[in-house]
Amino acid sequence: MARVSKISQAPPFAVEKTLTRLGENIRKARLRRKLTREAIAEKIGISRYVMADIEKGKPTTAIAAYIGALWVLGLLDQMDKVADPDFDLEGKTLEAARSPKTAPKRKTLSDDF
Amino acid sequence: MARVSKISQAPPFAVEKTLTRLGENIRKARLRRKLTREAIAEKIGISRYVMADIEKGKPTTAIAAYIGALWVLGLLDQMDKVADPDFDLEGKTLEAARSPKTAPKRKTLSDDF
DNA sequence: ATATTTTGTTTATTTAAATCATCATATATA
DNA sequence: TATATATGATGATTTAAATAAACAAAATAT
Repeated sequence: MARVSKISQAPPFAVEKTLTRLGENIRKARLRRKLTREAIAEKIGISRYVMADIEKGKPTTAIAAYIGALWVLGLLDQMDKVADPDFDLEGKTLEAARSPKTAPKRKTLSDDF
Repeated sequence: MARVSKISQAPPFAVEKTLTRLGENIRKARLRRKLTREAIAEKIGISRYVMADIEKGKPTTAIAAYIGALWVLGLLDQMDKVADPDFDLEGKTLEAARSPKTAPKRKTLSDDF
C-alpha cells in the first residue's frame, strides 16, 4: 500500500491475534477440503504467494483476497454478523440515549388544556 | 497492491455485498458513537481517506485497516467466529471421512484369536 | 444566521503490495 | 524406493494504494 500504516506495521495484539487466527482458520479449512493454495488462488484470481500471505494473516493484504478465500471455501456467511448493528449493544445504547423512543418525562404535569 | 487482483477488481456479488455491508456497519457504529472518521483514523494510524474507503467497502484496502477500525469500535470479538474450525461442518465432515474416529466396520467378523 | 467542523473530490507523489522466476524443501503418490 | 506435487524462501519488476494539499460542499454547533 505505499507508506504502510501503523495498524499494519505494528498492529495491537488484539488485531494481530485476529489476523493470525483468521489465517489459520482459512488454512485449516483448505486442508480439510484437500485443496491446494494454487487451486483457491486461481479461483479468485490471486497468486499462490498472496494465498500464503493470507494463511499467515498478513496485515497489508487486500481485504478482498481474504473475503474471496472465505467465499471459495463456503465460509462467507459467518462474516455477515461482524459489526452487525443489531448486535451492537454499545452503539444502540448511545443512540437510544440521544434520541429516546419514548418522550422524556416532564418535570411537572402538563397543565395546559 | 500493484497489479490489482481479479477478486478486488471485479468481486463476485457475494464478496462485494459482504464488503459493502461491512463498511456500512462500521459507519453506523462510528456515527452511533459520535466519532469522526479522523478520530478513528488517528487512533489506528491511517488517514481519513482510508477510513472513507473502509466505509465504502473498498476491496483493495488492507485488511488491517478494517480490523483496526473494528478494534477501535470495540467490535472485534465478532471476528473470532469467522471460519472457526469448530463450526465448519463441511470441513469436519470431509476430515472425518478420511480419518474416521472409530475403526471402520469389518466386512467379516474377526476370527483370529 | 453565522461559524465551525466534518466530509467529499481532485491531483500529484511516494513506496510497498502483488507478481513472476528460480531454487530448495517438504509432502504426497505410484 | 523413486516421482510428482505442494509449499517455502529470495530477489527484481511493476503499478496502484496510501498520503497530503487544496478547495468545495454538507452537516453541526453556537
